Amino acid sequence: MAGTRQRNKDKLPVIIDAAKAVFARNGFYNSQISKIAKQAGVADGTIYLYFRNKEEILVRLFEHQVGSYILSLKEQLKQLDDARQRLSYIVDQHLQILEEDPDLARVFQLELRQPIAEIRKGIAPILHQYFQIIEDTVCLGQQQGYFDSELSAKLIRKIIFGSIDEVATSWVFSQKNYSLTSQAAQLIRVIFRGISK
Amino acid sequence: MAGTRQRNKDKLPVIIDAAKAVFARNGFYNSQISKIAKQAGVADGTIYLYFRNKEEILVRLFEHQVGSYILSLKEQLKQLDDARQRLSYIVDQHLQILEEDPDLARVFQLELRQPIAEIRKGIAPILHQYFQIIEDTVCLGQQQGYFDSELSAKLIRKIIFGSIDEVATSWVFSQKNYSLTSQAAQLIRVIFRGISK
Amino acid sequence: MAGTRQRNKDKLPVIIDAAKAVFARNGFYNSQISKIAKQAGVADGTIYLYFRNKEEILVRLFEHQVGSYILSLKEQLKQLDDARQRLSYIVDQHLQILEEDPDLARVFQLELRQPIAEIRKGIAPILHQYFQIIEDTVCLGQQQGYFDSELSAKLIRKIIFGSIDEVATSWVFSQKNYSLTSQAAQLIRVIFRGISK
Amino acid sequence: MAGTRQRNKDKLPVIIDAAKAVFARNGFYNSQISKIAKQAGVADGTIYLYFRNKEEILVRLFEHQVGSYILSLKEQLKQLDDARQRLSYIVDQHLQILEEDPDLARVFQLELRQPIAEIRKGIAPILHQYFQIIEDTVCLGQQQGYFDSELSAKLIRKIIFGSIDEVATSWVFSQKNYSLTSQAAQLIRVIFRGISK
DNA sequence: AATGAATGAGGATTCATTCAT
DNA sequence: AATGAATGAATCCTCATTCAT
Repeated sequence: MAGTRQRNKDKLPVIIDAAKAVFARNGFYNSQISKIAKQAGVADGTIYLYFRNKEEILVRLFEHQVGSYILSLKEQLKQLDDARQRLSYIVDQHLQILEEDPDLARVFQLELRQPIAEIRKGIAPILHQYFQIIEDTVCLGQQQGYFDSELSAKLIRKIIFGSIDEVATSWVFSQKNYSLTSQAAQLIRVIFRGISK
Repeated sequence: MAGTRQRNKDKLPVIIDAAKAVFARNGFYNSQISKIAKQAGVADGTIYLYFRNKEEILVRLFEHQVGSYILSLKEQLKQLDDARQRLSYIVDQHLQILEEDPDLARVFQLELRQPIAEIRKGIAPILHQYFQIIEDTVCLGQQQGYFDSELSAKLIRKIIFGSIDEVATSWVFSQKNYSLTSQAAQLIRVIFRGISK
Repeated sequence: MAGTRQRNKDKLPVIIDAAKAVFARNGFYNSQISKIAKQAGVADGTIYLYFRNKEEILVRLFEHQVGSYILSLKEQLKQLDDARQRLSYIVDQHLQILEEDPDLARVFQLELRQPIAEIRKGIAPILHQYFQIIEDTVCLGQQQGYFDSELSAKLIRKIIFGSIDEVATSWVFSQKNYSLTSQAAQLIRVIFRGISK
Repeated sequence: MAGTRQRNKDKLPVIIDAAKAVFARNGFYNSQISKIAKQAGVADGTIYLYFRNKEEILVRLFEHQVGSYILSLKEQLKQLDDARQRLSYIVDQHLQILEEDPDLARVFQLELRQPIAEIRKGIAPILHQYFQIIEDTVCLGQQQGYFDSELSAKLIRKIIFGSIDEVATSWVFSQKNYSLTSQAAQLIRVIFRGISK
């Protein structure tokens, strides 16, 4: 009804979704702009109406997905008073999101690790927001007397994020013949024991 | 004595060292073969007498460093009976090696994460040897009654490696105005608590 | 009127003509893509919008010239009933085309003889069409009772084509201080005598 | 008895034979010096004690084979008084030599056609000796009253050589499921008819 | 004479990006 | 806004050749 062409603002998410699929399938370096454009059903040049360059697609894909996730995460965490519940929720959701979207998992765990300054810098702000949420939760837990106050919240964040990240990466490399979220319970147990008073 | 041409044999380590420095300074993609050759004091073509292609340099650099490290690590671990001491030693050494060689740290924590199949596959065997050492140590600790036997050794390995790795990566990204090894004690403490009975 | 960028469509013949001139002047191996592009007034990369690789330029140059020649040749031959007239026309035209376009002659007689599989295979279909025309004409002449039916048409074709080809190649190597077509009459006389009843 | 190494002067023919085999198997451009050296059982550098460069190998291979053939050919021709017998012998032998040595045939009919000035110029003197033999024979035939004196001996030579050459090349390209020499009789018949009075 | 490790020039090709339409 | 033909920079790798041994 709306005509054969998409209306214009609709193209941004279309391109981002296309990029996610193409990056997941071919890797960043082997994902030519022309492939992404074809997958999105637009012309090569159209990509550049929405993105400055190829790196920005990866960065904005990250922002798009993680940015909105962080908003909803913050909302959810507000509902929970206990820092232990909050942390548990964070770990659970992190793994669940990746498990639900294998393309996203592949892009986040592998392709986003490009040692390209522009990409590293681009995702840093959002990533640090996420880090901050974890650190804040840890601090809350320390204030609530659940977590050991002698431990640096920043170090704990690294441990938590590093653990989740490695579990997720292993899963991406595996044949995915096991559930990622099934690892959440044990992972949380170890973390809690590790940082509790 | 010194002819215009270097004598053969000892070019391999020279090239590997040169590659480490150049990769650390410029990143893998911006490290042209000609740059590495110049740094090593050899001709471009000479590189290809020792390596099939650019990717192999990175892989062999990893093998070279980690391979020999694993050998000495195994020797050292034999000296220690207590799995807790062993694990402690592993974490300590891991961080120490990276701290002592910032170029190596940069290459390992950033450049080696290339989502290039050839590189991923190339480093996998050595990396898995290292993983195995950690898992074996964990299992030993479980047998010795120190670590919780209900936890999967593989999961624990992921937590341990993931934590170390994230701590190291953060350090590389930082201005390195703090000591990496100084984090070892707290890190080990958290891990031990997390996995103890 | 003329923008800075050429409009599309008519670049193919421009590139083919440029390639013919550059190949004739420098030989295939010494004709870098950049030379051809410069001669054609396009960018290096533009060549690859029209050709898969350098070899294909040579093949398509052959197809382009010979393909259309074969079409017109077939038309002309239809006008002639007598196989002797036809054969005479074939020889005449063959030499005339080369003489009229020395660049083409050089490319056909020398550069196209590259012992490169891709080139050999690429020109084979067209070349065999030409061979077929000669053989058909010979057969017709045998049916018309002009040519000796005991001789293999295929062998006669080899003799005819081989003779023309050698005459042409000699001319290309020479200073071209004699007319190529001037040899046609004697050549045809020898051939006719050779294959007549 | 003579030791494991060949005595020195023996290496020239060994290298030439190796080159012939390697060129025939891989083509000139894909026949790296190292391949030829390996096939000959010598070091790469040794090749350059006998040949100035790669092109010269091809040229000297030609000289080696054709030079000695021309000597023996001249001897044989002296035995024959009749120009027709002589010409017949030339054609026969030409085809026979190629049929007996498929590697040689491949190198002569394909690889030697390199449009490389150094090669073209290198083989020219020997090739022209051969051409001269044919032309001399034709002239003799004209003097003996067998061949039409109104035809240019040079043109006849081109027809004769071109025909043989095309027959030979076709055979090399074919699966060689037919005898090359079996074509000699018909070929000679056509030629004789073509140039007779 | 023989070796073979070392040299280094050279170029086809890709693909992110532009811009006339 | 959308197109997609055109651009052209940028580099890995090969391999003929050299020369210290």
